[in-house]
Amino acid sequence: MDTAVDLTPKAATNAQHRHLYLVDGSAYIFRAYHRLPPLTNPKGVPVGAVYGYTTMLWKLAEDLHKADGPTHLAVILDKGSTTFRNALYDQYKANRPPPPEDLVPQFPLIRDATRAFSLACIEEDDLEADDLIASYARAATARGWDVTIVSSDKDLMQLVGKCAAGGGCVDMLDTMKNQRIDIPEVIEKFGVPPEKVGDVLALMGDAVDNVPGIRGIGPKTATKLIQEHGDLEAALAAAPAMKPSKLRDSLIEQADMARLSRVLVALKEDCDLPIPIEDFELKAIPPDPLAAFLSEHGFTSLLRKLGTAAPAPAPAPADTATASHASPTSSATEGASRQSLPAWPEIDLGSYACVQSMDELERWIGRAFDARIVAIDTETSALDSMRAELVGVSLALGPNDACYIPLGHGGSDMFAERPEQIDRLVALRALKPLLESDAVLKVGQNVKYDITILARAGEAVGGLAVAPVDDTMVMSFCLDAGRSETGLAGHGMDELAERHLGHATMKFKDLCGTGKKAITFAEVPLADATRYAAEDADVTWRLHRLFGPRLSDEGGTRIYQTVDRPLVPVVAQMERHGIRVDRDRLAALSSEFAGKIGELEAVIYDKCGGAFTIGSPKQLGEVLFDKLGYKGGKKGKSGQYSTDQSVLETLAGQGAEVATLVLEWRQLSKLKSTYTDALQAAINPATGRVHTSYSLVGAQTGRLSSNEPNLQNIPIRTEIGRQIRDAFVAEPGNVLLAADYSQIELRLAAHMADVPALKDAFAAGEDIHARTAMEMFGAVDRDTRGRAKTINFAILYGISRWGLAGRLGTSADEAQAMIDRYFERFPGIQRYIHDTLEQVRERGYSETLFGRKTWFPRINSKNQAERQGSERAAINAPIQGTCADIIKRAMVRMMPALQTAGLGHVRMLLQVHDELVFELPEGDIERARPVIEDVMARAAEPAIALTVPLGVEIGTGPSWGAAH
DNA sequence: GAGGTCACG
DNA sequence: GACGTACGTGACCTCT
Repeated sequence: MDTAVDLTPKAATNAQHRHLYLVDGSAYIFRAYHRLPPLTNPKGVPVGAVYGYTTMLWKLAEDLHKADGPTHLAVILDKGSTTFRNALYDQYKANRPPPPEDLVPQFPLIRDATRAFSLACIEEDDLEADDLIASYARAATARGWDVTIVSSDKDLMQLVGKCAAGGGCVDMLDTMKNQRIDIPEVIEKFGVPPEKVGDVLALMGDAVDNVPGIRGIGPKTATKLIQEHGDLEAALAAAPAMKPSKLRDSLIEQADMARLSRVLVALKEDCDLPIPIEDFELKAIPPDPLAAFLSEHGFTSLLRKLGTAAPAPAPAPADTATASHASPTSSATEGASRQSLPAWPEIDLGSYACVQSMDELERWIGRAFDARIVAIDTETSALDSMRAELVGVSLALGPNDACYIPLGHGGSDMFAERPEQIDRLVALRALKPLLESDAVLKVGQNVKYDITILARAGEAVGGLAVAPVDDTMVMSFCLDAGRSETGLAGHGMDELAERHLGHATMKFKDLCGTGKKAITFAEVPLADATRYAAEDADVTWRLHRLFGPRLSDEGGTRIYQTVDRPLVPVVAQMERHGIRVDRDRLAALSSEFAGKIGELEAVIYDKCGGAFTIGSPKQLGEVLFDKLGYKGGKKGKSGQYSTDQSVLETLAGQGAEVATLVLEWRQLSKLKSTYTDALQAAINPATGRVHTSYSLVGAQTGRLSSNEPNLQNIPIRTEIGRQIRDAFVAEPGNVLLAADYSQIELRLAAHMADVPALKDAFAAGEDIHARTAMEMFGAVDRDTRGRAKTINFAILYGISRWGLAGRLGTSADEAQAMIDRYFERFPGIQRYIHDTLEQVRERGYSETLFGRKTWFPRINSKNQAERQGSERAAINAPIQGTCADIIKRAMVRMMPALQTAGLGHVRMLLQVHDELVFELPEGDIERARPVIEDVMARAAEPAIALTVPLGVEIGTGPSWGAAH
């Protein structure tokens, strides 16, 4: 795309003059929010303040042409809510009300806007934007650069007019009033020059930041005192000599408060600078990301200014991309699979560099800073991110522009010859600023893995928190969940490369082999390792370039940017925390179960007239139905008898004792092999805890899934199984806290289908199944309530008369009558089912309240079973998926909310679909409980105003079992 | 690797 | 009249 507006810097050609603009982004949006109308973007997300911010950046970029315009520019944001100032004064900023609801979702968009302009964005923990601005201003003026602070914050006025020996000076620019602020303007406002502003502020205090100052002294008196006495200490010293008055007493009594305030308002000018100022150089602003951003948020006037009428700069030459989505029946999969390819060179495995010297590494790092987007991939010795060792890192900056940095090849054998490579810690120290820079986007395929590997490897260099990140796997999921006909994976690198790039990647197996002969990646020769690893980064880079525009074209940006993307580091942290399990307790259960299993086996063999493999359904079926001659044996299409729980229960009901024994044997075998044995083996030797791995793309509906081990299916429904939950314990002095959404899927169904009777019942806090029983049967007892519960679930899962009949033990006709009655009493449900299916048949996908799509390529299949299966899944997906969105939103907000409450040490450990499990000191339960409840109950807000309350139930105890 | 079974929400 | 009998998962076992 060509630019019509020239945003190319001209001042940069003047090599002598440097002028750094530091934009106080956080302060700006608060002002913009109050000053601008409440605009929303096409997805309904409020963007008024973002619009103001975007126009401001635009104006600044246009000022490039002016004599005192910027040659360098960076945006500085406030990051955390507590800073070193809270350590000085715990009440600091304590009065500040929470930001308005419709401003909250705009904060992350500020970063997106900044990135859309390809500008640097800085934020640091423990430091306020003001301190970073002060430090950068000092560093720049010391080199003779001029500095303009884009803000109107009065604290920053302390810096105005500061000039260094090198010749650079500081001024401010208030873009809203379009006013330059220099020394005269400061004197006009405060009556004192900039260097005395801190003294005035210390006396008058600040209600918003909760800087105490001295009670009864406002701006007028503060200014007068400083004008008369020169500075704060002089004014305090002069107090005893003043004529007796309230003012005199206050000055004497509250002198310490004033001194504390003086420290609080002082700016910290010696912060470490996360990115060197040279890196803020303004280059030509690439129009494509900017156009995509403007288009996504409906900023059409700016988009026109940019000089394009096209909706978005997708790599989509007219013939394919948009047309293929229209017809889900015939080509839903092809629609996702065959975008026309950008004019990139084919993947060339020979083009990649192997980085073996620091010089070369520094060059790649420098180029990555310039590029602002880098694809990364880590190679390791194993698949488990909590056990694997880092073996190498690959980077990609463009097509065929990729390298591999070997860091652990040659393995641990000290006698083996190790290939030449940079020392791991030296390399990590060099990579750290890049990987942590807010100005550089790191792109990974399943980047959660790389975050964890690098965080663990980076412990030796003072921590390594990779951010910000994009994840091509998660992006693919937000675009194409359910779209691949073949199956569950669907979003793996090899498949994505094949589908979107038409490229078959090198296979790990070919490098390392399988089975006993397999070697680890550390043993792969560098030449092969380079080809493999750099290819992965190259592919990731290319996929990212395809998926970004597709997300905005296809309406996936909202769910990706506001839910799944910010969730990635949150889940990575949960996995790293892990959870403690009591090994001795599990071992005791294992041997107890083993004993009972042995006894049961003996009795079963005795009753069956001989030994056989009880665990073999085939053998068991033959014994029960052929040898012992029990009735009711049904063979499936595999020609095998079914022996599942319902069959065995039926037999048991007919007096077959052996069926009861087999059921008991099955339960114990399951518990032992899947839980009590497996969980002991899953304890990580380094941490002593169990670390599951969550898949962010595992379930088509948007749910997480948990594996290795699966901690989302720990027993709870039976007493004997529950004992396993008791083995999940808190560290000494701590407790586990479990917070559950109660009946969330039914609540969401009531909202989404708009069912007044159900909504009223939830609003009144009634027992929902009892209410259903009353509506359906006119009476509530144990039997009708149970049946009502079954029917409620049947509705959520997409009902059929036969399925319901099977569950209720009635005839299909009776089941149908109940379904009819349900629809009659709750009329919204039938409409919801009808409308949902119609929409899915037409568009090919369902959608959650938050815009997450799930595709159903078989919804119009001629095969009835296939089609009906898709229909049931399509009815359920919006409900299950909205539930997933809500708990994910809660997870994203949870730690910031806890931190704000001074509970940053609370650890979020597990997610089980509608439940979150935390570990925290016993003494913090009562403070943490309301924060957790509030975040969860309000997780849909402000994007969606639910018409039912979200109920949250919280329990605590020494173990997970006890917390329920 | 497939099929059966069963643990969870 | 057959299809197969509730949505979404993952792990373990047996057998081919």
